[in-house]
Amino acid sequence: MASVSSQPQFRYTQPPSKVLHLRNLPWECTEEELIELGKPFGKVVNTKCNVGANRNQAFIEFADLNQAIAMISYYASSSEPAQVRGKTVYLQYSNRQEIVNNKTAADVPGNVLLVTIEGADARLVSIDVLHLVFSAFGFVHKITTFEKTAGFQALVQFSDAETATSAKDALDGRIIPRYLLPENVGPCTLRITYSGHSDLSVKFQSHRSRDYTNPYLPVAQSAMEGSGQAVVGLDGKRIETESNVLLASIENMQYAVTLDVLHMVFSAFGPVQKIAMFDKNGGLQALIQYPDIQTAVVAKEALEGHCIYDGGFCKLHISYSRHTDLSIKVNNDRSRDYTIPNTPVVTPQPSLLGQHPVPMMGAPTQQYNGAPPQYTPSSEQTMLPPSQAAWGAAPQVGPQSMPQSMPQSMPMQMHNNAYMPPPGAMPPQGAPGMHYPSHSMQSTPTLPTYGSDRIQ
DNA sequence: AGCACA
Repeated sequence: MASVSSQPQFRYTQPPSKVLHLRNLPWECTEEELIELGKPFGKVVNTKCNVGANRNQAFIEFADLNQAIAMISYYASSSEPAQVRGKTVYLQYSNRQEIVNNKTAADVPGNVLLVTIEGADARLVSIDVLHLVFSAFGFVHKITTFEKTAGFQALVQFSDAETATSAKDALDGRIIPRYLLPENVGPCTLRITYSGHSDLSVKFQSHRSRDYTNPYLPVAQSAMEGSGQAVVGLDGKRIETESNVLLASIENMQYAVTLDVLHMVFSAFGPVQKIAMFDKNGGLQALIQYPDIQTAVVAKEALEGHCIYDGGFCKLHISYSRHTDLSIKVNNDRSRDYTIPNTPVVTPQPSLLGQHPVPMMGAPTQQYNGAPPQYTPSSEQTMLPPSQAAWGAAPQVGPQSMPQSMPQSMPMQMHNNAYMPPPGAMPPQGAPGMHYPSHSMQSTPTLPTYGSDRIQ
């Protein structure tokens, strides 16, 4: 009560303090630069930068009052003003006697980033886009999104602070690349700090939060509301509840679609764990299980509406299944569990092999041997083929690769390019889904003619 | 161009 007096807020002459107040600092002035500036006059014991609304103010605290006085008097009579990076900074005694260093969580490096998405359309940035953007720097464990007074925010969890830091350093202040956003969405800037969290709690997979380490996490009821699986997103677009299991129905099935053909087509996007085929409404349908939702999302986006064979034959319609884990009772020509090692390939299709430069062929258990696991979710390790690790871990890419655009010849024409992986999120070289012959994908949405030799 | 709060 008594301490707050009616003194004017600013005086032309401040009483000396060992804390100095600096303003007009260059953008993102560092602690080191402040120490450099003060060092000639004494021992800088504390600093605080990025202060004020424009974050262009700072404080320097000296060990001794005389050192602060020395600095002020020097620049008071100097012909050269104090400068940081060539920019004149203004000094005065602070009206505080010490720096209270609010080392907020935002300053302490951690494995979880607090991301604020700025922009009129920030809310239209999907969690999948965020996942793609941040996956360029390492395996993203979890993402939660929420609305705060600060706007639309997300917490992005990496495995360690180093990975998080590389993402933060590369992405803070940058805009989300346009090619990742729907056309109608305006520019969105990312503001990134560290979060105090170290492990996010994600109860459900939903449009607001994801746990990429646990594909078997139940899908939120909120994401199921309405009839069937469709919910309406913020942009009014129909959004399906994503699942790691896809339901594919095949239209205009002029040619036999075998289990192996399906396996090949869907393996282009990641390891296929299980496939079950069945007849429904006179047509053929299949359930295809991936270890994780994001792989299924990518596969669905890439394959929906496309034809397995040239000429509009065997057109795929893909939706998300409600299943998360198929129960395959028996391995036969209509159903298979590829996660069980040593499963003999009952009906090998030699004609499919070697015809095209598709490296995913061969016995499922022998694939992916080249890629040492970088990340292996321990709880799933025993259930999954070694491929899981290889697919789950995005190759580490330097931050500099982020702002650059996608390879010019992005082979897939996506309806919604939100799922286009950034360079670092690309599967290891040789994933066939990423290597469609560009000519066949640009004009007509046709898959490479796997096994076309048998057709013609 | 004028003093820090998630």
